[in-house]
Amino acid sequence: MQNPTIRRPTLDDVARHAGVSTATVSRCLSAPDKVRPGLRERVREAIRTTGYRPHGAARALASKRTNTIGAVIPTLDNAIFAKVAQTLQDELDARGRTLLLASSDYRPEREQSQIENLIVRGIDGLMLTGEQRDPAIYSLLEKRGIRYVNTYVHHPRSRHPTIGFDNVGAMERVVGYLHDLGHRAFAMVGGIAAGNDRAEERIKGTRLALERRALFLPAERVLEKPYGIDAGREALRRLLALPEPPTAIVCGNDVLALGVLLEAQAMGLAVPGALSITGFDDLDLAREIAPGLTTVHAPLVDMGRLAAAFLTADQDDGEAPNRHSELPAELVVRGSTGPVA
Amino acid sequence: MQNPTIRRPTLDDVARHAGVSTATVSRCLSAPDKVRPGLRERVREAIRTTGYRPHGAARALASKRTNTIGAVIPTLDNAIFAKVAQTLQDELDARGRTLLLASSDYRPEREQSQIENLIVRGIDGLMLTGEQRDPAIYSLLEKRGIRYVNTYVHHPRSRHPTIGFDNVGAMERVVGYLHDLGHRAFAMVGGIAAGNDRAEERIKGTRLALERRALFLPAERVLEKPYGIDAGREALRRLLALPEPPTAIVCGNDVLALGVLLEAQAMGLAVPGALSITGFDDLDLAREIAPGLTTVHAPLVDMGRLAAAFLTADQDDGEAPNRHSELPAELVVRGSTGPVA
DNA sequence: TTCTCGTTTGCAAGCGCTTACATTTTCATG
DNA sequence: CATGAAAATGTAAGCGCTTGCAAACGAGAA
Repeated sequence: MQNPTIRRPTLDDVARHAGVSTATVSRCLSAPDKVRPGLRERVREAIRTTGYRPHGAARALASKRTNTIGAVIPTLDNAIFAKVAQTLQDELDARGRTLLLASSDYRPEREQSQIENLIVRGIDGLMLTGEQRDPAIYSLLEKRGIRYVNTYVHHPRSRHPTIGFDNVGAMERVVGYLHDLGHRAFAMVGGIAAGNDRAEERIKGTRLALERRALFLPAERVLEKPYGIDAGREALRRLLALPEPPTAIVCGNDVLALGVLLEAQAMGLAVPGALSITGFDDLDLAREIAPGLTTVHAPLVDMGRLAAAFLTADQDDGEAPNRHSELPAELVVRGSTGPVA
Repeated sequence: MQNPTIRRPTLDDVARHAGVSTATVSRCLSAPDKVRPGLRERVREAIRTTGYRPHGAARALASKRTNTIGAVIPTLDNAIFAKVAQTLQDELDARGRTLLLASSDYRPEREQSQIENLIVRGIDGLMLTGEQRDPAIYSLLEKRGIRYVNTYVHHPRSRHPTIGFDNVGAMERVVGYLHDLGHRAFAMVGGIAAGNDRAEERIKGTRLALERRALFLPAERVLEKPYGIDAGREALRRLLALPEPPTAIVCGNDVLALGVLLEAQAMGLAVPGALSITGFDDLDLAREIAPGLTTVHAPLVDMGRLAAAFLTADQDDGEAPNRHSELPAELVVRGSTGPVA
């Protein structure tokens, strides 16, 4: 793609212009206080007149640092990952690092190849989504000495660092709240659990919370659906066809919940009069829709911030950062839930 | 971040293991058909046993190609950019390229620094959003021989390549449709036009289309709002306070339109009975909400696909791709618009 | 003035790979 | 079996930068 006849100015050109060695120019760029002010200015001037820009690959090769942090998320086409990616990028930017972003489309083998790709490309640290993956990946990262962190989960006893929240505990709060309102007929509409430990934990958490209250969630009352409003709509139709339809539907994310809500409204079913609905994530829309969606607030911005801090922390200066950070995932009660009829 | 005591296996290690020269190993990786099958297998085996992974920076330095394409979008925190980024990434991936994504937060000076950053990092091509920017950026890209393309716009006579749609023409269709329904009292709620030529073109297009029909859009009937549902809600309140409230509100994007719609519903204003609303982009939600949102479909997936093809097209083999691709941006009529009362 | 020591600058050896060119091998053909 | 061209492989020169080390310099102390 690059036209080979075009020669970019190099350090040598700048050095010649300023009448110094390349070492001095290099130091002007990466450690300006090691160069006498007068000389420094002369070099700066030469850089300006030649239009010099450093060559990242050469720099990385010589210094063994890329100043690049990788991240693999399931997809950008989902607000919660996009938001974290955006935050991560802003934070890394402020620290002079670049984010190299990849997506796995929720496919484990694709995640693996994307991680390998990032390693080949050169990264100093890596943010991953969830914890469940081939142990070979973890050992490769360790062998390379690449710091990594698993996000969207909190597993305090895991040997892998995590920054996130307790998915199981959050569902306990959701179910507790609905149970207190008198609900006994529950159903769950979750994301596809295979290869997605967050979705799995939310389903498990719901099930556990119900069992703790002597309620049982049979298989036909747990639907795993792909991410999408239409999937939520279809889920509601299936659940209403059951012999004993639920009075409360717990969803694994806000988009599915929104689908359930819109379909309920389209069918003329009163929410929360005849049906209570909860989501997870707390998208902007959850607050704006009528009725407002009761949901669990996912601390996306804080997660991005902490991940950036963790992955860029200099192990020489200061303490090593916490290996496990738990962020609160609080229940936000709005209008889509109410006492059982 | 990388632990310096860890030595990664290099080409040399593989070569020694296989009893060949580094050149042969290199060829096995980038042009396997130039190596005899027997040897090739031996080298593959050596790669496997040593756990060798190529070193991207060294490769880039020696070959003068990075196989990386850059993209600068305003923000990931907006479905339309996230969707294009996702498509671009998938397409590039299929072509063995990596996407290096950056965001400008809608700030021109930040866009410029992000572009410089990408150039330093090494890219073979660059996708940009819109066309309006400092000419110095374009000349830098040309000087470096980096192919680039402006998206979300279609400017057939521009000297810069564009892949996108005609924002002005789309608004002509929106206004024409509403005018045919009998509307004469219009208002526009657009994005912030400063530094955003797409938002600007949509406002201009609306204004032109109205003037063509002998209608005039005074300043107090054009609101520029940041991206957000709440901004749309507030806009509606402002417009309803006017002496002669609009019967049709044209919005610059679906999120603002959704805010207008939700606020209208909250105020008990019938849509489309008392007020018609249109959006732009055609998010999933536009189809699912009740009433469905009349909007302009933005061809995001095709734009991502074409951009990937344009930026990776090999100028040696085959034709140079079109410098200007126009994609259709069609009006999608749904329930949020109707004849004037 | 001379000597010391800390600071500033230059020298030059790589970092790990690709690739032009030289050399060797292979193999169809005479 | 010799021959030559084509195919396969090796040699080694960089790609543009960083950085350890040596050299030069400067400022105070003796």
